Amino acid sequence: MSVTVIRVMIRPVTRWEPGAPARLREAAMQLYSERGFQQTTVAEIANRAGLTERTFFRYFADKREVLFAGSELLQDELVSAVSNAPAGVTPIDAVAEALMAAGAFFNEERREYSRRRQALIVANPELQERELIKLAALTTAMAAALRQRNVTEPAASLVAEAGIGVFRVAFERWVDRTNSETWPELVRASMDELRLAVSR
Amino acid sequence: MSVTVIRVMIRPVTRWEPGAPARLREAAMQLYSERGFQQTTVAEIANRAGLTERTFFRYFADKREVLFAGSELLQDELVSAVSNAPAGVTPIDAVAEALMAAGAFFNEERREYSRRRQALIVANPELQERELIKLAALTTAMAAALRQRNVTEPAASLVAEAGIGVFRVAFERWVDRTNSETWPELVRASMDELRLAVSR
DNA sequence: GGCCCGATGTCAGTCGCTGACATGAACTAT
DNA sequence: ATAGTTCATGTCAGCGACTGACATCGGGCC
Repeated sequence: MSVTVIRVMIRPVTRWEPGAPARLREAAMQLYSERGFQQTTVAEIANRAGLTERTFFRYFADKREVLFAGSELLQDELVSAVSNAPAGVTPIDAVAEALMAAGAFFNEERREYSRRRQALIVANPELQERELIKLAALTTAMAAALRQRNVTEPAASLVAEAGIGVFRVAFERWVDRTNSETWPELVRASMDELRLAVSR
Repeated sequence: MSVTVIRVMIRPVTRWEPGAPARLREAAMQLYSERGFQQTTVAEIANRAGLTERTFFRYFADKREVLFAGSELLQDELVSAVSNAPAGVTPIDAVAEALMAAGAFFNEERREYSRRRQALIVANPELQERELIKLAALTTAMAAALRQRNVTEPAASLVAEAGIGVFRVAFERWVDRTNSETWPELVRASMDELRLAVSR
């Protein structure tokens, strides 16, 4: 019944160069940093990637999204980490653990890329807006995950909010060149500082 | 030396109807809620206000900003409240007091307007982005005000962040029709809940 | 009465973004 | 092998957001 399909793939000469989204993203980052976000045209990005403007918009909803594609992955990771925390753990600890568990996204290989990307974002209000709404989505998702754990409102929202605040501070330090600490260390330190500051 | 200028202003028939920005804002809010933000054209807004598209863009930087003009006022208010807090007050308490002092912006007269505006924002991601960057600016400004009070980083940022989290939760409740508490009460309650949740 | 000022209008142009349709290599079935 | 199907890409036309340059014109000023 079942037929074993043997695909001879000697030089799989595809019709198009593969990795169109990745090429577009790299071209965009180059141009955004060379001449600025506003001064860069989508047509120019596509051109540098060897594609057309129309194709750009098939992969990315708009000119900003090219730097944010894939952010659902981090969100899923954080949400499932909160959901899978042991039963007795307090909400804030569950969030802290989830943040540290997301260390896979914040390893040394990605650090330089993150720096480039972050430099672009801080230099452009339009990109900041997009970043902020992604973080807001993250907050909402984490609050929902906490409610799933029978955390009531408004504690769920407040803890999620505080958790993302810790995330932001830790991330800011992580991309800071004068800082060499690892992601979990930075998360733990920031969380401790929040606790200290908020409790009287 | 000084001449007393007497201006006889019987029916100051100005060349143009006054209050162009206010008319544009009202027209925008009507249209955004009638047919949606994306479906509304700037030309339509201007037309309903008896003006042209070009004039709209003279008053507002873009189609979103029409709902956010004047937000610097709240920011100034919060910043100066933090700055003017008595010397011994802890950072988080200074922020809490500042939030309550901003009650002038959140009185009963403005409550209905705030509801209309908020309904538009929650219904449109593009407007949410703008709202978020305004709140981020608020956070940054409050962190700066705290540093002015010799609060060191990262405590200043974390406290500002937590404070804005409290602000958001309190505001959400304030525009909730099922809620009749006053602004200071809501701020106090939200702040207490944050303290409870974050301290173990 | 002539002059300047300031709010508005007019116009043309760029760019972000979209829908409809075309193309052509690769895969599938016959 | 041939024909049809699929899928990533290209082409094209068009709308709407936004901008710069210039025109208009009523009111205040000398």
